Amino acid sequence: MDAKTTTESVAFGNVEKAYHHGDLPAALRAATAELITEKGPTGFSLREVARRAGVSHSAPAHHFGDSLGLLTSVAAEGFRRLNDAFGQLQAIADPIERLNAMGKAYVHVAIENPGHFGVMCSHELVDHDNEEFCNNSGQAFESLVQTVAEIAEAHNPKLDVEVASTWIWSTVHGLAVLRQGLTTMEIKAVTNEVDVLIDQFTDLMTNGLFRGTGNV
Amino acid sequence: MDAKTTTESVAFGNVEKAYHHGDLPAALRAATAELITEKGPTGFSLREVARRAGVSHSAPAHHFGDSLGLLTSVAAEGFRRLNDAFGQLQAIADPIERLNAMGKAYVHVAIENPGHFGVMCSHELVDHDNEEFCNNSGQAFESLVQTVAEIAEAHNPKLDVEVASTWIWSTVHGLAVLRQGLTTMEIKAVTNEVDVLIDQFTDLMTNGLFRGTGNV
DNA sequence: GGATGGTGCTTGACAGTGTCAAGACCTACC
DNA sequence: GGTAGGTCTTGACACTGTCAAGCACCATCC
Repeated sequence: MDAKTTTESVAFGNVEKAYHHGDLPAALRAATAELITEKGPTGFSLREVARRAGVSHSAPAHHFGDSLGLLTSVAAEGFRRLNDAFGQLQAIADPIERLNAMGKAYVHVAIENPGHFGVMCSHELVDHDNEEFCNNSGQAFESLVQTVAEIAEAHNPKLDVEVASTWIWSTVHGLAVLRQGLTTMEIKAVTNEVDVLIDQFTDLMTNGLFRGTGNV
Repeated sequence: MDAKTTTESVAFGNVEKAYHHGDLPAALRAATAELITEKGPTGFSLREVARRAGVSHSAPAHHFGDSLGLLTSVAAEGFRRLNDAFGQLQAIADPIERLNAMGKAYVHVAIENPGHFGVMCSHELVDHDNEEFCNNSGQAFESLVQTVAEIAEAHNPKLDVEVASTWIWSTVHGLAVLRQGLTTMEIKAVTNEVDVLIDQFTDLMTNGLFRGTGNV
Protein backbone atom coordinates (compact mmCIF):
# COMPACT_ATOMS: atom_id res chain seq x y z
CA MET A 1 0.00 0.00 0.00
CA ASP A 2 2.40 2.64 1.24
CA ALA A 3 5.98 2.27 0.08
CA LYS A 4 5.57 0.40 -3.15
CA THR A 5 7.51 3.01 -5.12
CA THR A 6 11.02 1.93 -4.25
CA THR A 7 13.60 2.11 -7.01
CA GLU A 8 13.68 -1.67 -7.29
CA SER A 9 9.98 -2.09 -7.80
CA VAL A 10 9.91 0.66 -10.37
CA ALA A 11 12.90 -0.74 -12.21
CA PHE A 12 11.22 -4.11 -12.46
CA GLY A 13 7.90 -2.61 -13.36
CA ASN A 14 6.43 -3.75 -10.07
CA VAL A 15 4.32 -0.66 -9.55
CA GLU A 16 1.65 -0.05 -6.91
CA LYS A 17 -0.74 -2.91 -6.67
CA ALA A 18 -4.19 -1.59 -5.99
CA TYR A 19 -5.54 -5.05 -5.34
CA HIS A 20 -2.79 -7.51 -4.73
CA HIS A 21 -0.92 -6.91 -1.54
CA GLY A 22 2.52 -8.02 -2.66
CA ASP A 23 3.49 -10.41 0.10
CA LEU A 24 0.48 -10.72 2.33
CA PRO A 25 1.60 -13.92 4.10
CA ALA A 26 4.78 -12.20 5.34
CA ALA A 27 2.81 -9.12 6.36
CA LEU A 28 0.38 -11.29 8.29
CA ARG A 29 3.19 -13.12 10.08
CA ALA A 30 4.76 -9.79 11.05
CA ALA A 31 1.43 -8.44 12.30
CA THR A 32 0.88 -11.63 14.28
CA ALA A 33 4.28 -11.45 15.96
CA GLU A 34 3.72 -7.79 16.74
CA LEU A 35 0.29 -8.44 18.19
CA ILE A 36 1.48 -11.33 20.37
CA THR A 37 4.39 -9.23 21.55
CA GLU A 38 1.95 -6.56 22.66
CA LYS A 39 -0.85 -8.64 24.12
CA GLY A 40 0.48 -12.16 24.51
CA PRO A 41 -0.75 -15.29 22.75
CA THR A 42 -4.18 -14.91 24.34
CA GLY A 43 -4.58 -11.42 22.90
CA PHE A 44 -4.09 -12.75 19.40
CA SER A 45 -7.02 -12.45 17.00
CA LEU A 46 -7.23 -13.22 13.30
CA ARG A 47 -9.38 -10.18 12.66
CA GLU A 48 -7.05 -7.82 14.49
CA VAL A 49 -4.11 -9.20 12.49
CA ALA A 50 -6.03 -8.65 9.27
CA ARG A 51 -6.87 -5.13 10.37
CA ARG A 52 -3.21 -4.32 11.04
CA ALA A 53 -2.20 -5.71 7.67
CA GLY A 54 -4.88 -3.54 6.06
CA VAL A 55 -6.90 -6.38 4.57
CA SER A 56 -10.33 -7.79 5.13
CA HIS A 57 -11.10 -10.03 8.07
CA SER A 58 -11.00 -13.27 6.18
CA ALA A 59 -8.03 -12.64 3.93
CA PRO A 60 -5.72 -14.62 6.27
CA ALA A 61 -7.84 -17.74 5.81
CA HIS A 62 -7.07 -17.70 2.12
CA HIS A 63 -3.34 -18.16 2.80
CA PHE A 64 -3.22 -20.08 6.07
CA GLY A 65 -6.54 -21.87 6.31
CA ASP A 66 -7.28 -21.08 9.94
CA SER A 67 -5.56 -19.41 12.86
CA LEU A 68 -3.62 -22.60 13.63
CA GLY A 69 -2.06 -22.40 10.18
CA LEU A 70 -0.98 -18.80 10.67
CA LEU A 71 0.47 -19.42 14.13
CA THR A 72 2.31 -22.51 12.88
CA SER A 73 3.86 -20.42 10.14
CA VAL A 74 4.99 -17.87 12.72
CA ALA A 75 6.50 -20.65 14.86
CA ALA A 76 8.35 -22.06 11.85
CA GLU A 77 9.72 -18.58 11.12
CA GLY A 78 10.93 -18.36 14.72
CA PHE A 79 12.85 -21.62 14.40
CA ARG A 80 14.32 -20.40 11.14
CA ARG A 81 15.69 -17.37 12.99
CA LEU A 82 17.06 -19.64 15.69
CA ASN A 83 18.78 -21.75 13.04
CA ASP A 84 20.24 -18.61 11.50
CA ALA A 85 21.65 -17.67 14.90
CA PHE A 86 23.04 -21.18 15.41
CA GLY A 87 24.57 -21.13 11.95
CA GLN A 88 26.73 -18.14 12.84
CA LEU A 89 28.19 -20.07 15.78
CA GLN A 90 29.48 -23.05 13.83
CA ALA A 91 32.84 -21.29 13.42
CA ILE A 92 33.51 -21.65 17.15
CA ALA A 93 35.95 -24.54 17.41
CA ASP A 94 35.68 -25.44 21.08
CA PRO A 95 32.35 -27.31 21.51
CA ILE A 96 31.95 -26.21 25.13
CA GLU A 97 32.36 -22.60 24.11
CA ARG A 98 29.95 -23.17 21.21
CA LEU A 99 27.40 -24.80 23.51
CA ASN A 100 27.57 -21.79 25.79
CA ALA A 101 27.04 -19.47 22.82
CA MET A 102 24.11 -21.55 21.60
CA GLY A 103 22.46 -21.33 25.00
CA LYS A 104 22.79 -17.57 24.93
CA ALA A 105 21.55 -17.45 21.35
CA TYR A 106 18.48 -19.48 22.25
CA VAL A 107 17.49 -17.23 25.10
CA HIS A 108 18.27 -14.09 23.09
CA VAL A 109 16.16 -15.21 20.16
CA ALA A 110 13.38 -15.91 22.64
CA ILE A 111 13.75 -12.46 24.19
CA GLU A 112 14.10 -10.57 20.94
CA ASN A 113 11.24 -12.39 19.23
CA PRO A 114 8.73 -12.74 22.04
CA GLY A 115 5.90 -12.91 19.54
CA HIS A 116 7.48 -15.87 17.79
CA PHE A 117 8.70 -17.58 20.93
CA GLY A 118 5.30 -17.44 22.58
CA VAL A 119 4.10 -19.71 19.80
CA MET A 120 7.23 -21.82 19.24
CA CYS A 121 7.09 -23.37 22.68
CA SER A 122 3.39 -24.11 22.62
CA HIS A 123 1.87 -27.52 22.13
CA GLU A 124 -1.58 -26.09 21.58
CA LEU A 125 -1.07 -23.21 19.18
CA VAL A 126 1.00 -25.10 16.62
CA ASP A 127 0.29 -27.90 14.17
CA HIS A 128 3.10 -30.33 14.91
CA ASP A 129 2.45 -32.30 11.73
CA ASN A 130 3.35 -29.27 9.63
CA GLU A 131 6.33 -30.12 7.46
CA GLU A 132 8.12 -26.78 7.55
CA PHE A 133 7.73 -26.52 11.31
CA CYS A 134 9.06 -30.05 11.85
CA ASN A 135 12.05 -29.46 9.59
CA ASN A 136 13.02 -26.18 11.23
CA SER A 137 12.62 -27.33 14.83
CA GLY A 138 14.34 -30.63 14.03
CA GLN A 139 17.29 -28.82 12.52
CA ALA A 140 17.73 -26.73 15.66
CA PHE A 141 17.81 -29.79 17.88
CA GLU A 142 20.21 -31.49 15.49
CA SER A 143 22.68 -28.61 15.91
CA LEU A 144 22.62 -29.16 19.66
CA VAL A 145 23.10 -32.92 19.39
CA GLN A 146 26.06 -32.37 17.07
CA THR A 147 27.76 -30.06 19.56
CA VAL A 148 27.14 -32.38 22.50
CA ALA A 149 28.58 -35.24 20.45
CA GLU A 150 31.78 -33.25 19.98
CA ILE A 151 31.94 -32.59 23.72
CA ALA A 152 31.55 -36.30 24.41
CA GLU A 153 34.27 -37.15 21.91
CA ALA A 154 36.68 -34.62 23.36
CA HIS A 155 36.03 -34.95 27.08
CA ASN A 156 33.84 -37.91 28.03
CA PRO A 157 33.32 -40.84 25.63
CA LYS A 158 30.96 -42.56 28.11
CA LEU A 159 28.40 -39.75 27.77
CA ASP A 160 24.98 -40.64 26.38
CA VAL A 161 24.74 -37.90 23.78
CA GLU A 162 21.00 -37.99 23.22
CA VAL A 163 20.11 -37.95 26.92
CA ALA A 164 22.58 -35.14 27.53
CA SER A 165 21.17 -33.16 24.61
CA THR A 166 17.61 -33.54 25.87
CA TRP A 167 18.82 -32.47 29.28
CA ILE A 168 20.45 -29.31 27.97
CA TRP A 169 17.53 -28.47 25.71
CA SER A 170 15.18 -28.78 28.68
CA THR A 171 17.38 -26.49 30.74
CA VAL A 172 17.66 -23.74 28.20
CA HIS A 173 14.04 -24.02 27.16
CA GLY A 174 12.88 -23.91 30.78
CA LEU A 175 15.00 -20.84 31.42
CA ALA A 176 13.61 -19.11 28.36
CA VAL A 177 10.04 -19.90 29.39
CA LEU A 178 10.54 -18.83 32.99
CA ARG A 179 12.25 -15.60 31.98
CA GLN A 180 9.79 -14.67 29.31
CA GLY A 181 7.34 -13.01 31.64
CA LEU A 182 10.00 -10.77 33.10
CA THR A 183 11.71 -9.92 29.87
CA THR A 184 8.60 -8.60 28.21
CA MET A 185 8.67 -5.87 30.81
CA GLU A 186 12.31 -5.00 31.09
CA ILE A 187 14.21 -6.43 28.18
CA LYS A 188 17.43 -4.47 28.39
CA ALA A 189 17.98 -4.95 32.09
CA VAL A 190 17.55 -8.68 31.94
CA THR A 191 19.50 -9.39 28.77
CA ASN A 192 22.84 -9.07 30.51
CA GLU A 193 21.64 -10.94 33.54
CA VAL A 194 20.62 -13.85 31.31
CA ASP A 195 24.08 -13.96 29.74
CA VAL A 196 25.64 -14.26 33.17
CA LEU A 197 23.11 -16.92 34.07
CA ILE A 198 24.00 -18.96 30.98
CA ASP A 199 27.67 -18.75 31.93
CA GLN A 200 26.83 -19.98 35.40
CA PHE A 201 24.67 -22.76 33.99
CA THR A 202 27.49 -23.81 31.67
CA ASP A 203 29.80 -24.12 34.65
CA LEU A 204 27.23 -26.24 36.48
CA MET A 205 26.49 -28.38 33.43
CA THR A 206 30.10 -29.18 32.70
CA ASN A 207 31.27 -29.68 36.29
CA GLY A 208 28.08 -30.73 38.04
CA LEU A 209 26.71 -29.91 41.47
CA PHE A 210 29.59 -31.63 43.23
CA ARG A 211 32.38 -29.69 41.55
CA GLY A 212 30.86 -26.60 39.96
CA THR A 213 30.36 -23.34 41.82
CA GLY A 214 27.74 -21.55 39.79
CA ASN A 215 30.00 -18.49 39.90
CA VAL A 216 32.13 -17.56 36.94
CA MET B 1 -14.61 -18.81 53.24
CA ASP B 2 -14.80 -22.29 51.83
CA ALA B 3 -14.39 -24.11 55.13
CA LYS B 4 -17.99 -23.80 56.26
CA THR B 5 -19.22 -26.73 54.21
CA THR B 6 -16.64 -29.36 53.37
CA THR B 7 -16.76 -31.16 50.06
CA GLU B 8 -17.51 -34.41 51.92
CA SER B 9 -20.74 -33.17 53.40
CA VAL B 10 -21.82 -31.92 50.02
CA ALA B 11 -20.83 -35.14 48.31
CA PHE B 12 -22.86 -37.20 50.80
CA GLY B 13 -26.26 -35.75 50.17
CA ASN B 14 -25.59 -34.29 46.76
CA VAL B 15 -28.90 -32.55 47.14
CA GLU B 16 -30.22 -30.40 44.37
CA LYS B 17 -29.77 -26.98 45.78
CA ALA B 18 -32.27 -24.97 43.87
CA TYR B 19 -30.27 -21.81 44.12
CA HIS B 20 -27.03 -22.14 46.05
CA HIS B 21 -24.61 -24.55 44.56
CA GLY B 22 -22.72 -25.55 47.70
CA ASP B 23 -19.15 -25.01 46.59
CA LEU B 24 -19.34 -23.46 43.18
CA PRO B 25 -15.75 -22.16 43.11
CA ALA B 26 -14.38 -25.68 43.58
CA ALA B 27 -16.78 -27.05 40.99
CA LEU B 28 -15.70 -24.37 38.52
CA ARG B 29 -12.02 -25.13 39.12
CA ALA B 30 -12.67 -28.82 38.53
CA ALA B 31 -14.63 -28.14 35.37
CA THR B 32 -11.88 -25.82 34.15
CA ALA B 33 -9.14 -28.41 34.72
CA GLU B 34 -11.25 -31.05 33.00
CA LEU B 35 -11.93 -28.82 30.04
CA ILE B 36 -8.30 -27.82 29.61
CA THR B 37 -7.29 -31.47 29.89
CA GLU B 38 -9.65 -32.29 27.05
CA LYS B 39 -9.11 -29.36 24.73
CA GLY B 40 -5.98 -27.57 25.92
CA PRO B 41 -5.75 -24.03 27.29
CA THR B 42 -6.98 -22.61 23.99
CA GLY B 43 -10.16 -24.70 24.16
CA PHE B 44 -11.07 -23.14 27.49
CA SER B 45 -14.22 -21.05 27.63
CA LEU B 46 -15.94 -19.47 30.61
CA ARG B 47 -19.37 -20.30 29.26
CA GLU B 48 -18.50 -23.95 28.66
CA VAL B 49 -17.15 -24.21 32.20
CA ALA B 50 -20.36 -22.71 33.56
CA ARG B 51 -22.38 -25.14 31.45
CA ARG B 52 -20.46 -28.11 32.84
CA ALA B 53 -20.96 -26.88 36.39
CA GLY B 54 -24.66 -26.50 35.67
CA VAL B 55 -24.85 -22.77 36.30
CA SER B 56 -25.58 -19.75 34.20
CA HIS B 57 -22.98 -18.26 31.88
CA SER B 58 -21.98 -15.43 34.15
CA ALA B 59 -21.98 -17.19 37.50
CA PRO B 60 -18.17 -17.64 37.38
CA ALA B 61 -17.67 -13.89 37.17
CA HIS B 62 -19.25 -13.48 40.57
CA HIS B 63 -16.57 -15.62 42.23
CA PHE B 64 -13.52 -15.01 40.08
CA GLY B 65 -14.13 -11.67 38.38
CA ASP B 66 -13.03 -12.67 34.91
CA SER B 67 -11.48 -15.67 33.22
CA LEU B 68 -8.02 -14.61 34.39
CA GLY B 69 -9.22 -14.90 37.98
CA LEU B 70 -10.55 -18.41 37.46
CA LEU B 71 -7.43 -19.62 35.68
CA THR B 72 -5.23 -18.10 38.38
CA SER B 73 -7.18 -19.97 41.01
CA VAL B 74 -6.67 -23.21 39.07
CA ALA B 75 -2.93 -22.51 38.84
CA ALA B 76 -2.75 -21.86 42.59
CA GLU B 77 -4.52 -25.17 43.21
CA GLY B 78 -1.95 -26.90 41.00
CA PHE B 79 0.92 -25.49 43.05
CA ARG B 80 -0.87 -26.56 46.21
CA ARG B 81 -0.89 -30.13 44.90
CA LEU B 82 2.79 -29.84 44.03
CA ASN B 83 3.52 -28.65 47.57
CA ASP B 84 1.55 -31.59 48.95
CA ALA B 85 3.70 -33.92 46.86
CA PHE B 86 6.89 -32.17 48.00
CA GLY B 87 5.74 -32.36 51.62
CA GLN B 88 5.65 -36.15 51.51
CA LEU B 89 9.30 -36.22 50.42
CA GLN B 90 10.72 -34.28 53.37
CA ALA B 91 11.32 -37.55 55.22
CA ILE B 92 14.03 -38.52 52.73
CA ALA B 93 17.27 -37.83 54.55
CA ASP B 94 19.76 -37.78 51.68
CA PRO B 95 19.28 -34.44 49.87
CA ILE B 96 20.45 -35.86 46.53
CA GLU B 97 17.92 -38.63 46.77
CA ARG B 98 15.26 -36.12 47.81
CA LEU B 99 16.13 -33.84 44.89
CA ASN B 100 15.70 -36.76 42.53
CA ALA B 101 12.32 -37.57 44.08
CA MET B 102 11.24 -33.94 43.80
CA GLY B 103 12.11 -33.88 40.12
CA LYS B 104 9.99 -36.96 39.55
CA ALA B 105 7.19 -35.51 41.67
CA TYR B 106 7.21 -32.30 39.64
CA VAL B 107 6.92 -34.07 36.33
CA HIS B 108 4.32 -36.49 37.68
CA VAL B 109 2.15 -33.70 39.04
CA ALA B 110 2.41 -32.06 35.63
CA ILE B 111 1.42 -35.26 33.88
CA GLU B 112 -1.39 -36.20 36.25
CA ASN B 113 -2.84 -32.68 36.34
CA PRO B 114 -2.46 -31.54 32.76
CA GLY B 115 -5.34 -29.13 33.15
CA HIS B 116 -3.65 -27.43 36.07
CA PHE B 117 -0.15 -27.58 34.65
CA GLY B 118 -1.20 -26.02 31.36
CA VAL B 119 -2.05 -22.92 33.37
CA MET B 120 0.66 -23.07 36.05
CA CYS B 121 3.46 -22.60 33.56
CA SER B 122 1.81 -19.78 31.65
CA HIS B 123 2.75 -16.14 31.89
CA GLU B 124 -0.33 -15.05 30.03
CA LEU B 125 -3.17 -17.00 31.61
CA VAL B 126 -2.27 -16.21 35.22
CA ASP B 127 -2.35 -13.07 37.34
CA HIS B 128 1.12 -13.07 38.89
CA ASP B 129 0.13 -10.45 41.45
CA ASN B 130 -2.40 -12.80 42.99
CA GLU B 131 -1.47 -13.45 46.60
CA GLU B 132 -2.45 -17.10 46.86
CA PHE B 133 -0.70 -17.94 43.60
CA CYS B 134 2.50 -16.17 44.70
CA ASN B 135 2.48 -17.90 48.08
CA ASN B 136 1.97 -21.36 46.64
CA SER B 137 4.49 -21.08 43.81
CA GLY B 138 6.99 -19.41 46.16
CA GLN B 139 6.67 -22.23 48.65
CA ALA B 140 7.41 -24.80 45.96
CA PHE B 141 10.59 -23.00 44.92
CA GLU B 142 11.58 -22.60 48.57
CA SER B 143 11.46 -26.38 49.01
CA LEU B 144 13.88 -26.78 46.14
CA VAL B 145 16.27 -24.12 47.45
CA GLN B 146 16.28 -25.79 50.85
CA THR B 147 17.24 -29.15 49.37
CA VAL B 148 19.96 -27.65 47.19
CA ALA B 149 21.33 -25.87 50.26
CA GLU B 150 21.66 -29.21 52.04
CA ILE B 151 23.46 -30.64 49.02
CA ALA B 152 25.86 -27.71 49.06
CA GLU B 153 26.48 -28.13 52.76
CA ALA B 154 27.14 -31.83 52.44
CA HIS B 155 29.10 -32.01 49.20
CA ASN B 156 30.17 -28.63 47.84
CA PRO B 157 30.28 -25.54 50.09
CA LYS B 158 31.40 -23.37 47.15
CA LEU B 159 28.09 -23.90 45.35
CA ASP B 160 25.91 -20.84 44.70
CA VAL B 161 22.65 -22.24 46.01
CA GLU B 162 20.30 -19.79 44.34
CA VAL B 163 21.88 -20.11 40.91
CA ALA B 164 21.94 -23.88 41.20
CA SER B 165 18.29 -23.92 42.28
CA THR B 166 17.25 -21.77 39.34
CA TRP B 167 19.23 -24.06 37.08
CA ILE B 168 17.49 -27.19 38.38
CA TRP B 169 14.07 -25.58 38.31
CA SER B 170 14.61 -24.58 34.69
CA THR B 171 15.66 -28.11 33.80
CA VAL B 172 12.71 -29.87 35.36
CA HIS B 173 10.27 -27.24 34.18
CA GLY B 174 11.59 -27.42 30.64
CA LEU B 175 11.33 -31.18 30.65
CA ALA B 176 7.75 -31.03 31.90
CA VAL B 177 6.81 -28.50 29.22
CA LEU B 178 8.51 -30.41 26.42
CA ARG B 179 6.97 -33.71 27.49
CA GLN B 180 3.49 -32.34 28.00
CA GLY B 181 2.42 -32.75 24.41
CA LEU B 182 3.39 -36.40 24.35
CA THR B 183 2.01 -37.30 27.73
CA THR B 184 -1.47 -36.11 27.01
CA MET B 185 -1.65 -38.85 24.42
CA GLU B 186 0.04 -41.75 26.10
CA ILE B 187 0.37 -41.12 29.78
CA LYS B 188 1.12 -44.60 31.07
CA ALA B 189 3.79 -45.40 28.52
CA VAL B 190 5.72 -42.23 29.15
CA THR B 191 5.44 -42.11 32.93
CA ASN B 192 8.13 -44.75 33.39
CA GLU B 193 10.28 -43.26 30.70
CA VAL B 194 10.18 -39.91 32.47
CA ASP B 195 11.31 -41.56 35.72
CA VAL B 196 14.31 -43.01 33.95
CA LEU B 197 15.00 -39.65 32.37
CA ILE B 198 14.97 -37.93 35.77
CA ASP B 199 17.45 -40.50 37.05
CA GLN B 200 19.68 -39.82 34.10
CA PHE B 201 19.33 -36.07 34.57
CA THR B 202 20.22 -36.45 38.25
CA ASP B 203 23.40 -38.24 37.26
CA LEU B 204 24.27 -35.48 34.82
CA MET B 205 23.41 -32.72 37.27
CA THR B 206 25.51 -34.10 40.10
CA ASN B 207 28.51 -35.21 38.03
CA GLY B 208 28.33 -32.85 35.05
CA LEU B 209 29.01 -33.43 31.38
CA PHE B 210 32.69 -34.23 32.01
CA ARG B 211 32.12 -37.03 34.51
CA GLY B 212 28.50 -38.14 34.21
CA THR B 213 27.34 -40.79 31.77
CA GLY B 214 23.64 -40.13 31.44
CA ASN B 215 23.13 -43.85 31.98
CA VAL B 216 22.10 -45.22 35.36
C1' DG C 1 -9.75 -6.43 -29.62
C1' DG C 2 -12.55 -9.81 -26.58
C1' DA C 3 -13.49 -13.95 -23.97
C1' DT C 4 -11.58 -17.45 -20.47
C1' DG C 5 -9.94 -19.16 -16.35
C1' DG C 6 -7.68 -18.55 -12.04
C1' DT C 7 -5.79 -16.18 -8.13
C1' DG C 8 -6.31 -12.79 -4.43
C1' DC C 9 -9.16 -10.68 -1.68
C1' DT C 10 -13.96 -8.87 -0.01
C1' DT C 11 -18.63 -9.16 1.70
C1' DG C 12 -22.11 -10.95 4.45
C1' DA C 13 -23.91 -14.17 7.60
C1' DC C 14 -23.68 -17.52 11.43
C1' DA C 15 -23.07 -19.34 16.06
C1' DG C 16 -20.20 -18.74 19.75
C1' DT C 17 -17.49 -15.85 23.09
C1' DG C 18 -16.34 -12.41 27.51
C1' DT C 19 -18.14 -8.79 30.05
C1' DC C 20 -21.39 -5.65 31.96
C1' DA C 21 -25.80 -3.98 34.22
C1' DA C 22 -29.96 -5.14 36.17
C1' DG C 23 -32.89 -8.15 38.34
C1' DA C 24 -34.49 -12.40 41.00
C1' DC C 25 -33.83 -15.25 44.68
C1' DC C 26 -32.25 -17.27 49.13
C1' DT C 27 -30.11 -17.02 53.76
C1' DA C 28 -29.02 -14.91 57.93
C1' DC C 29 -29.46 -11.69 61.14
C1' DC C 30 -32.12 -8.03 63.57
C1' DG D 1 -42.06 -10.47 60.99
C1' DG D 2 -38.57 -7.51 57.89
C1' DT D 3 -34.49 -6.22 55.77
C1' DA D 4 -29.56 -6.50 54.11
C1' DG D 5 -26.29 -8.86 51.55
C1' DG D 6 -24.52 -12.65 49.22
C1' DT D 7 -25.59 -15.94 45.22
C1' DC D 8 -27.00 -16.68 40.91
C1' DT D 9 -29.87 -15.52 36.44
C1' DT D 10 -31.24 -12.86 32.48
C1' DG D 11 -30.51 -10.00 28.71
C1' DA D 12 -27.73 -7.15 25.99
C1' DC D 13 -23.46 -5.58 23.76
C1' DA D 14 -19.42 -5.77 20.82
C1' DC D 15 -16.35 -8.99 19.48
C1' DT D 16 -14.53 -13.45 17.69
C1' DG D 17 -13.48 -17.64 13.93
C1' DT D 18 -15.33 -19.81 10.09
C1' DC D 19 -17.92 -20.54 6.01
C1' DA D 20 -20.10 -19.62 1.33
C1' DA D 21 -20.55 -16.56 -2.16
C1' DG D 22 -19.06 -12.90 -4.99
C1' DC D 23 -16.07 -9.38 -6.93
C1' DA D 24 -11.59 -7.41 -8.91
C1' DC D 25 -7.74 -8.11 -11.21
C1' DC D 26 -4.15 -10.57 -14.21
C1' DA D 27 -2.29 -13.61 -17.76
C1' DT D 28 -3.34 -16.17 -21.59
C1' DC D 29 -5.11 -17.57 -25.80
C1' DC D 30 -8.21 -16.98 -29.74
